[in-house]
Amino acid sequence: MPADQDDAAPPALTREALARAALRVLERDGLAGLSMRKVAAEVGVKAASLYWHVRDKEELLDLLNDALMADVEAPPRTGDWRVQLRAYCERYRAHLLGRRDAAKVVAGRLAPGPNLLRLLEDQLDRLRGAGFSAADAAMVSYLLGAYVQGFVLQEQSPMAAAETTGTGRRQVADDAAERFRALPADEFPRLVAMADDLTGPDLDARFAFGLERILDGLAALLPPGRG
Amino acid sequence: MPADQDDAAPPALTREALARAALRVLERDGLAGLSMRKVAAEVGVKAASLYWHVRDKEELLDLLNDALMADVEAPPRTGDWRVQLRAYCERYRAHLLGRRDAAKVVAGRLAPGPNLLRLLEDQLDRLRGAGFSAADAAMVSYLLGAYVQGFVLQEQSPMAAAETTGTGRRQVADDAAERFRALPADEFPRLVAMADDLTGPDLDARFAFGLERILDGLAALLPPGRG
DNA sequence: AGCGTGCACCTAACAGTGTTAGATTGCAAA
DNA sequence: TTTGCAATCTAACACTGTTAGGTGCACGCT
Repeated sequence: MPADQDDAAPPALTREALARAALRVLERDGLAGLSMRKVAAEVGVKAASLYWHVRDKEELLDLLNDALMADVEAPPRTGDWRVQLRAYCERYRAHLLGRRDAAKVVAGRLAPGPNLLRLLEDQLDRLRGAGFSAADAAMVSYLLGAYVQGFVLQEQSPMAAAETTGTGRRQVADDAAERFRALPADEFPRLVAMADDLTGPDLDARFAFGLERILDGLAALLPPGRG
Repeated sequence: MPADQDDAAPPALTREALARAALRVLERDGLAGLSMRKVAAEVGVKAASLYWHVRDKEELLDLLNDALMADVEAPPRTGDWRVQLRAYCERYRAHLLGRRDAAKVVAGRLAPGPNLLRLLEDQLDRLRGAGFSAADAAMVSYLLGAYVQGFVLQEQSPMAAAETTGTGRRQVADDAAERFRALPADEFPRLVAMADDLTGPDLDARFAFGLERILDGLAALLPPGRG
């Protein structure tokens, strides 16, 4: 009995396998190119069969959403709350930026899968440990989530568009600055004057700026001495 | 010669008219139901004709994006920077919430149209007037934009979904709390313990909390006495 | 052994999508 | 009147999500 090696074991087409397949298609063809037929082909099956495992494409996207969160690793539990929270946000951003169209998939899809729940649990635990009240900790989590997702959503789309046209990200910023400068100066004096400020600092710095402001605001919540 | 009153003047099908038509379709059928053919029908034309005025559906969505920003009114120029900035964000959020699927349309679509530029100009002017440096003012604008868009994106989608199924928003929150409480308490102790904190406060309060934290953080940027 | 039950897949089709090519209209200038 | 261009049309292509109904196959029961 020769051990079959090509299709060693028909891998049992679970919802998880389906999610992983969707993830591969997403990475290859982007969100716009992610179709039921392609995901089906990725698992070696015809499109209609997916509807046995999944009610909708929407439900598949929920699965994909959780698969996207599978391998975010929480930052080390060292340092004060501020360095931990900062690391959390930076990792989350880096993770989203690393997967194609991740921000668009995550955007407005709340249905938290197990992976996201695991992350949330850990984050809330640290916030409570840092001295935030239960009510505050919950709100802080939402605040940070909204900021990071909102920010990445804005930075990821144009970058993807620019990369398909071969334009570098330095070029994109320069073009944007040029566009601001070209505006009618009597109607938009500040925009033309601040063209460089609006487009100059790279996205990492922009993200860090907002994050530090938020962290400053959070520090004011804690009894003095804890922050 | 009786003055025609039904189609008084064939309104010349400009890109602006097209954007307004798209806006009507969006309000009626949502973003998923917004197709080239429907927008074409809305202006009394066949689908292919749209491509004379617009390269892509993407470009139409850019137009729609700006049309969405047409009638946001800037808050009164009274009070200190903090009340003005708060009013700005609250109005922006209310405006997005008021138009169906607005957050999804705006999400990740940076291409700023004239209406958004006008808003930006005004906002930057106020920030500069409040004492923020040019560099800081630009960053602050991005920060607030990311937060508001990120937040509305998360609150609008499920609300829309809930309203199509007839569920009230109170019901949605209760269901969410129930789902948190039902989690395995050994794996997610904080989530089950904080179920009420996570789902309880209404979205207005949640939004206001994050906004106040951000404003607190911004105040630290100004020389003492200005904030 | 035979039988049924139901899981997991299939084919075929439907209505609708964005988009393009090429033909057609109507009006304005030469 | 003819030329030309702006704006629309028809027809089609390839593709989308989704459903209905059929097919094989492995299992438990008698």
